[in-house]
Order: sequence, then structure tokens, then C-alpha cells
Amino acid sequence: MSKTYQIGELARLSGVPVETVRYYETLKLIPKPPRSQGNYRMYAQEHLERLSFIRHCRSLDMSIDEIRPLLRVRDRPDADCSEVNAVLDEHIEHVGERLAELQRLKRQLLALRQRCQSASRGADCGILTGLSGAQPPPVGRGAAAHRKDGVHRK
Amino acid sequence: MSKTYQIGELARLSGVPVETVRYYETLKLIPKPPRSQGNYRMYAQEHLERLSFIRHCRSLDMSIDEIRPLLRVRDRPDADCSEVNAVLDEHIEHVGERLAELQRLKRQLLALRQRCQSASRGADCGILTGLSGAQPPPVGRGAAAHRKDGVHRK
DNA sequence: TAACACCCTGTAGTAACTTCAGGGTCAAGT
DNA sequence: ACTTGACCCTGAAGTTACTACAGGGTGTTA
Repeated sequence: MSKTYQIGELARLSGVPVETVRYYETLKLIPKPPRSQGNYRMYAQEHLERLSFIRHCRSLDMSIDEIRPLLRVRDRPDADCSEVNAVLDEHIEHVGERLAELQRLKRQLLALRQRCQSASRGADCGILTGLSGAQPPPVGRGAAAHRKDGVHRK
Repeated sequence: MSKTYQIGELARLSGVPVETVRYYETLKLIPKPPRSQGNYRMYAQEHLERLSFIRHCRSLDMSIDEIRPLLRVRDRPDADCSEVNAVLDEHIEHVGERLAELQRLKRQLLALRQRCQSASRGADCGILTGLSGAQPPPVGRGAAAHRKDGVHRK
């Protein structure tokens, strides 16, 4: 019989907080572990590895829904991994898009900041007047509806 | 008597979706407008300008809580605008940090992607094996706890 | 037997909205 | 008068990926 871990130790070793481990269980990212007689979750090496895998994916800013197919492939070692490549390619594209957006944003913000160097009266502040006029995208509708999280927006 | 708009027209003109306008009212970002006898919200030019201002800020990825102080200064034209400058400076820093993080991320993802060019068996996929090992930050705890939204994380 | 670290469940809160259910209002057409 | 259709209303729940309680059990040590 190999080593088992209770949830706190698993959390330390994987870098995933205890509450998040339980949360991942409800999401079915990790299987329900057996319980001790005191009703404690008892994990094995394989849980630790799965959790580390998930955490690594999350640290790369993948969404849970991107991670799911990766786990599926990981679970069946004889399946081919083209889906893995696809998920990764798409994710890289997300990141690239978000990167470009942020670069554009930063330029705009710096330009705006130029407009008020000194503390002037609000009415004369170049920043406030700059924020009042001319919307950047000539919106048809709801360009403000594009925010979700770090890189997963549409 | 100047022109008034009902909420749909206001939404079209400002680029903020109807539901979001109502939502902003509950957040007290915009004042409650007068109602028509049929209980429709009736907006004036000043509402439109305020909403456009907010939308412009949001398009620059400012959080609602960053926008609030800007609106406060905007409301009292004789107050000095140093707080505006402070908010902007901090926001620019947020964006810069997130930018750096995403660049690091992209490098890591591209390196990972290198590891599996062909569709191989899952067990041999370099990406999956790459995701299994070596956690990037030697986490003390919850480095996964750093995600909030586009640029506002800590 | 008490203190203490650890574990349990279930619920609510976060940000900024979006979506939905179940209804009124109003102008135009028949 | 009636119906269609576009527009508006409220209130509640869903979204993402967690975090933070509240209120309680477990297990080891002093």
C-alpha cells in the first residue's frame, strides 16, 4: 500500500489551495477520493499528479473548459493527442490576441496621460476631456460586452 | 425643452447595451432618470455624455471602482484633478504588469507547443508530459489565486 | 479533558455583466 | 376594437474560478 495524503498535504504538495481541491471535485476535474473512517478525503499519488497537471495548465491561464479535453486525452494513453495540439494552438491565439489588445490599450493610456501633467482644475483636465469625446470603436452595439477574464473573451 | 431619449436609443448612441445601462443605475454610476407616464426611463443629453465617458473608460479596461473617482472629479469641475492622474497612473501600471505576464506566458506556451508537432499517442505527447512535471513557480501557496480579470489582479 | 490543528458541508460573496421569465406600453395596421 | 410588433419594465438566476464564512466533527498531544 502506497502513501496517501489528506487534503491539506495534497494542497501543499500540488500548490492548489484546499478549498480549490474540493471545488475541483464538484467540477469533476478530479475523481472523488475514498474517505477515511473519520470521513476525511484520502488521496493517492495519482490524485497529486492530476492536480499538479491542472495547476500547471491554470498557471498558463487555460480555462477549466480548455483543461477538460487535455485531461480526457491524458486519461486514455492510447488515444491520439491531436486535440491537445488544437487546444494549445487556440489558447496561444487567445493569449496573442489579448496581448495585442493590451499593447494598444497601453499606448492609448499613455497618450491620455500626456494630456494632464499638472494638477489642474477638473474642468480643464486634459484627461477628463479626453475621456469624454470620440469613442474609439465606432460601435454598432455592445463592444463593452467583450470582457470575461484574462484571455478568454470573445 | 431639449431632446430626450428612451433607453434603447441611449444604448445605441452610447454603445452601452440596454441591460448594462440599467445595471449601471443600480450601481449608482448614473443617476436615476425621470420616468414617462408609461414608466419608461427618459434620458437627457447629460446622461448620454456620462454614459459615453464610462464606456470610454471601460474600453480602456478600467474597473468600475477606478471609474468612480473619475466621475466624482468630473462632477465637480472646480476640484483639482490630481486623483484622476493617480488613477490613470495606477491603471497604466496594472496594464503594464499584465502585459509582462502575458508575454512570459506566451513564451512558455510556444515552448510547450514545440514538444509535439505530430499527432502521436497521448502517452508519448510531449505537451502532456510537459504539463505534468515541474511547476514553474515554487509555490508556497495559492499562486493560482491571482486571477481576477483582464488587468486587475493582485 | 482541554487545546489545537486539521477536516467536513453548505452557502454566499466576488466582477461585470448577460440571460431569462413573466409581464406592461405604444404606435400602426385591419 | 383588436391585434401585431417593437419597445419597455422588474426581479432573479447564470456566468468564471474561485474565496470566505459559519457551524460543526476528528485526531493528536499535554
